[in-house]
Amino acid sequence: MPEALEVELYRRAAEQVVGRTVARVVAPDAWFVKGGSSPAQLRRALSGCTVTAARRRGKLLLLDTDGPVLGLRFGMTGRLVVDDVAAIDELEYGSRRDAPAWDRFALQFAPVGQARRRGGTLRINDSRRLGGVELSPDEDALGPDALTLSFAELDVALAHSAAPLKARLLDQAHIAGIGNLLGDEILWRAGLDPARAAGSLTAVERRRLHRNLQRVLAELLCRGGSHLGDLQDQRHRQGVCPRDGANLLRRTIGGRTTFSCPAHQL
DNA sequence: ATTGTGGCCTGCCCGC
DNA sequence: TGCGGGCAGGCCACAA
Repeated sequence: MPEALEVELYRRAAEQVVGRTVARVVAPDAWFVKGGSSPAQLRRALSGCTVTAARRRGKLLLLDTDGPVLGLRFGMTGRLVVDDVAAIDELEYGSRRDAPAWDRFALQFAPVGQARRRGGTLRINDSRRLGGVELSPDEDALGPDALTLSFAELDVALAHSAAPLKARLLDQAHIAGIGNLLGDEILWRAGLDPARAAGSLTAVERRRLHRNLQRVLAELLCRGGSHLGDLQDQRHRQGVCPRDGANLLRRTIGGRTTFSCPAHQL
């Protein structure tokens, strides 16, 4: 499912539309338009606007224009398709099909230049409709981005919290971008029990967490997805720890299915 | 404010 | 072969 890494790949794909002008906004699904706007309002606000940048904060993709900012969320099964090329071919838990009925939102761009070549499109194909688009989303409702999280920022995010460590890592208001799979991988590598109170970590443990968090994000971005971690293959009921062979623990923490190793995650 | 819970959405997979 | 139930989790509303 799209976590910060997938959305970063989406952002890179979206950079291809920087400089293009919106000719038509296709928003067939009112449910998919968030923030109290209607599809008609979205169309009016964006038609004729030129895209000036593609940014990302956590799992939120932001298209800057010479008009309003457009925010795109992908939920669990949303894929970004630019000029009919999917930015990621395979999504964990998502279908590999690109059914036209699942196109929930699209920008069609105006043709450029005298060659009259097609202006191209940017669209979200989302079977589950858990994503959405929003005009001028509140970016500051999100914490600092996980991919560039400093140690000081991690410190602030964890300090004085009684919530389970994993729940805090996944809390987008405190750290933006970590989802369930990345959370499990990071804590498994850092050797930290996801159920421990976030504020209970020693300075040494917080350092270790920060180091592993950075490494996991960098490595898995290179590998190409949140589902390509070393723990992933064992995230099932009979799974064993790839490091020491112990039977993995399967629990619900912070409302999410959580796998951890009772032998080395302390 | 913090923390936890339930519901939303729907394709897919398993067991019968 | 078809059917029903459970599962996946990002996000939001709501409760205490």
